[in-house]
Amino acid sequence: MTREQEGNLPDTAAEVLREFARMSGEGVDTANCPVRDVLDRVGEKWTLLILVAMSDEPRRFSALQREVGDISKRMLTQTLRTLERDGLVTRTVYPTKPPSVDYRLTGLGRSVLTPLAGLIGWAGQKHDEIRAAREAYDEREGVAA
Amino acid sequence: MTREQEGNLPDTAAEVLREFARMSGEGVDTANCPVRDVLDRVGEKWTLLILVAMSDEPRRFSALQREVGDISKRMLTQTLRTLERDGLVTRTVYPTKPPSVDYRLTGLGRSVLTPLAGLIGWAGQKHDEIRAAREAYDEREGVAA
DNA sequence: GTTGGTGGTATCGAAAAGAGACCATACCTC
DNA sequence: GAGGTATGGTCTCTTTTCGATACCACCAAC
Repeated sequence: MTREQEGNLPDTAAEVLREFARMSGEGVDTANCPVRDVLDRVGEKWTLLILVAMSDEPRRFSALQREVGDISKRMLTQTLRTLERDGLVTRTVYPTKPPSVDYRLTGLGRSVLTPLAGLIGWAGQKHDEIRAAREAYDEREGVAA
Repeated sequence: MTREQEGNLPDTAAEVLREFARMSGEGVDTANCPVRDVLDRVGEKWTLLILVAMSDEPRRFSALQREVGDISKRMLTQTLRTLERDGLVTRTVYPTKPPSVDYRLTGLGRSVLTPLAGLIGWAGQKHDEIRAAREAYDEREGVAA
């Protein structure tokens, strides 16, 4: 049974997972597991939204804030700094009268869009199923009395 | 320039991103954007680790805790409940003398492993580049005096 | 009888996120 | 020249979340 289920995965995916599980299993902590380190960053709530917002062309600070919608300046600044530090985006300041700043993806930043799109596609395909599961669970476990 | 950079992405990826950006741009808030909703869950720090830990075969509570390593029982319980509610894992209780519980992926849960593996693969490939970027940034911006 | 393992929950302090005020600048309007 | 707008942030305060730990009931082995 389990074997067949595993068989659903593309070979490359299964291999990546095995490799990753092997590394994780060897008592490697977060500091020593670069994959976890990187994934924690990418998974940080706003990162994905910001990367996607910049995906087609450079954006200014305020444009990003408008586009993402419900992010605070504080978190936007913080996330952008992290992305810049990790080499995924570059920040450019133009010394105009009110200084303007734009953020754009680097090659590294662009390269993450492909796996990200895979995840976004999955979410888009499955969200109905997930919402149905949630409703069923809430009914079973009883939100109500 | 920008066109060429976009050209690096596979067509399907670019399409998914455009579609997502379009949705996000239309003043849709989190509640109305199921993709964001789903991605927030999957991105939740421990989710990915737990899913991968279960990827090959069912795991018991304590096995998961050992395998993930530095997760607390509290967070493990919480994350597992969420995954169960979202229909990604099932929880089975065996009424043995000390009751044992196992968690296993559903079909839906297994289906997310493929995009997840894409991201993990990316992280594995790029972490050297990212760490180099961080060091360069810290030197530029000066952690030291 | 005390220790260990099962799968958790309850509690509490620390860390992180969100909301919003504030800032320096300079432009435009009246 | 007072007021409003916009730029890209920072600073502070409050709320939420997280992590560590203690504890529970159960039973088995020692």
